[in-house]
Amino acid sequence: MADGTVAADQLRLFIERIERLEEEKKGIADDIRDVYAEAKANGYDAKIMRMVVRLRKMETHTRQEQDAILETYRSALSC
Amino acid sequence: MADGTVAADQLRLFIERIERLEEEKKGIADDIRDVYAEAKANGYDAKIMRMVVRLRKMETHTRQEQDAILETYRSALSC
Amino acid sequence: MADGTVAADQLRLFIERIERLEEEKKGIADDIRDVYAEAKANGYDAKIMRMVVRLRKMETHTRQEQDAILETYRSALSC
Amino acid sequence: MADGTVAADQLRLFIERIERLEEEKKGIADDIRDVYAEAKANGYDAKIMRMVVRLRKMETHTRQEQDAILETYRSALSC
DNA sequence: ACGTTTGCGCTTTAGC
DNA sequence: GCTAAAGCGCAAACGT
Repeated sequence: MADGTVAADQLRLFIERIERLEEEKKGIADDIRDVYAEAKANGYDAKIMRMVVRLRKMETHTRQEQDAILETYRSALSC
Repeated sequence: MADGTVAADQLRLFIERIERLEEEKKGIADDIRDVYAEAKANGYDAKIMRMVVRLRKMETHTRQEQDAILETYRSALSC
Repeated sequence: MADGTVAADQLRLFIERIERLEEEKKGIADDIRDVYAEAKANGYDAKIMRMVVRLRKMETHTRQEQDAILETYRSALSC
Repeated sequence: MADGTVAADQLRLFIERIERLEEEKKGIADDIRDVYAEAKANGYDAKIMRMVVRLRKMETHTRQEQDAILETYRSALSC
């Protein structure tokens, strides 16, 4: 088998792996949509829920940044 | 247990399910990045690969759109 | 005239230019709606027409994407 | 010339009018982008400007709704 | 006329 | 840091 064919097969394999993963990602996104829909059916406001999720994510990031800063100080001070 | 608490618990559960799913989604996105990196390490051009993936997706959409038009015609003509 | 006022006037001018352009954009969108309505009044199915317009746009994009890939290859191969 | 051909031509004409208008619309959208870019080059924050534009639009809508309500009352009261 | 569903524009994020 | 693409929210369009 020629190198060109091997290379083409390898590239094809990479592309297929990516496409498979993107399908999975889309599946998860659909699941998220379903949860929002279910929550809405139970009387909750999806828009507000999205705000809550976003806010909590920001707080997590903020917390992680604070931890990183603290860690940097600790490193610098060797304590 | 009061209704307010039940409701709060239910909302909390929805939020946590969403956050869990978003973590999974992010994990998949990271996996995709890894595949591109691996392909690049094997000598492939990530830019071209992304274009190929996008092109194949567009062709899929085009095909789906053609099918949808055909189906709409069939529906309109009741055949 | 103070700098603050100048700056405020300049910002106000930018905002007004944008708002004027957005009005124009909305006007065009309304025109498009009118054409669909007129076509419908002449017995055409607006839904199918929208699909056709979308399909043609997708095909244009596909073509552009193919050209971009070719160009990227050429660039990579310096030919 | 057969009716089928006339109809096809008429449909084609509608489609082309729509596509022409959509191009114009895209042109305006590009102009808006340019204004934001120009404002940014003059030291203004595009993100904040977008918020301002959105806010003013909401206020306009609110005002229009109030006017509509007033008009409804006037109609009802014949004054 | 209303509710549902899809398409479109904007925002944000990721690559270069 | 900037440009471009992907994801999300909203609003208009379709069907009932």
